[in-house]
Amino acid sequence: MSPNEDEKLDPRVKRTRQMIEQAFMTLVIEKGFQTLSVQDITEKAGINRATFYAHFPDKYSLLDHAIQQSFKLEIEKRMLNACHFSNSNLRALIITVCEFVDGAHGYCAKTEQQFRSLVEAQVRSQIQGLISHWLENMPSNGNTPVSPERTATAASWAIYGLATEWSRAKRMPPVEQYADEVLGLVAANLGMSVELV
Amino acid sequence: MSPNEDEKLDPRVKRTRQMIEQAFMTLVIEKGFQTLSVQDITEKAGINRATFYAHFPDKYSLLDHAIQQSFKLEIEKRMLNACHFSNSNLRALIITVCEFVDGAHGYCAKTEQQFRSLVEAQVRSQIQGLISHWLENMPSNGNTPVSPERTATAASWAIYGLATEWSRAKRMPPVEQYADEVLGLVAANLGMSVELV
DNA sequence: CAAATTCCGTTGTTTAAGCAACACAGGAGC
DNA sequence: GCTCCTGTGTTGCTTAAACAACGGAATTTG
Repeated sequence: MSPNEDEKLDPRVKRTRQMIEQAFMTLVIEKGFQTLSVQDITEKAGINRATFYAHFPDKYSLLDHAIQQSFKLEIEKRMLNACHFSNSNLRALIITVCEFVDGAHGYCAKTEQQFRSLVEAQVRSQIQGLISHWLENMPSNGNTPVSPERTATAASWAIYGLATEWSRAKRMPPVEQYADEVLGLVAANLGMSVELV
Repeated sequence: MSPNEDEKLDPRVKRTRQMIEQAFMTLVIEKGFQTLSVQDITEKAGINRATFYAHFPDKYSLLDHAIQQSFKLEIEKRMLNACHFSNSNLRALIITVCEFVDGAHGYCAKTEQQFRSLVEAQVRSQIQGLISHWLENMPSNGNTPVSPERTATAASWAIYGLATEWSRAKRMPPVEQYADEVLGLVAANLGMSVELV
């Protein structure tokens, strides 16, 4: 359905991007994001510094891209992008976000606010897109008191917020249980525009 | 001392060669050498077929190069290239050759005669070079009835032949013991031009 | 046998990556 | 203050890799 982003692109650019991303991931874990220089990345990746700037405006943009990619990968791995709406898919989405946010916060020092807000922006945007997609493909969405866009906005913020809280609470209770507990909340949110299944 | 072959070469060619070699190694193990096409290699390596020919005339040349590299690596790993002659170094060399030849023969089907003769040529050439190097750096080599070159030739053939026999005999006796048993033979060979230590 | 594939080795052209140099913006330390 | 140093973006030019296409050799297939 999508243009299959990595279809047939010049092998050189595919390689270069991969090497940059790979080096970046490794280095962020090793020494954190703030203290990281573009030189460090290109050196580790074995490419020229000028080449980096041909692909990304700066290291912040790279971070943004990396977060986007890895969350997208997580979603695809759990096949949530290919499904329609259902309570079990919503539950799976909540679990995914919880685990991803928690993992991301594990990577960065507490001080790295830039890191956290980029994660938030990217992840929320993708949740919103996903839920919008679900809502569009609903059988009956004529009698909606609230537009699907706003519903998706509210739900995405809610899910992200709940995931953050779960992470701050040291992952208690276990994800599955937590997801069950909050599922009603979010479903109710979505219930503004669709009938629950 | 040597010009340090991989010093600072264009990163692109270093990468390309690595990818070719890597893909080649994998594929030779997977499906043998004869049935392997240049297309297979470039496809696996993720490079263009024309690029392959910018680096190697054909797949035979690549095989030659691969054997050369991996044997050289083995020699360097055991630091035999940096040493002078001694009985223990000669013993280590014999063991190295035995293990390498046996490993190489394990890779290829018995029918792949081309493979075996390239291994033989490359390995023998390097043994000969190494022994020549050892002989040159001997204290007294004035009273030699035979030239160092010929001595090295004979010794290299002898060592390679002994290694082949050991491999054919299913690696019996254990390498170390076998090396001890034949050490005298080869040392005597070298004794034509130098005093034994 | 003839037609069809498949792989080979090579070519001309386009594009991405390498490289060296630049001006500039913060610190660090004297 | 000042210089020294390190990192940042950006530039023109060079070089390696991608790509598409070719004719020809060798093999397969009908």
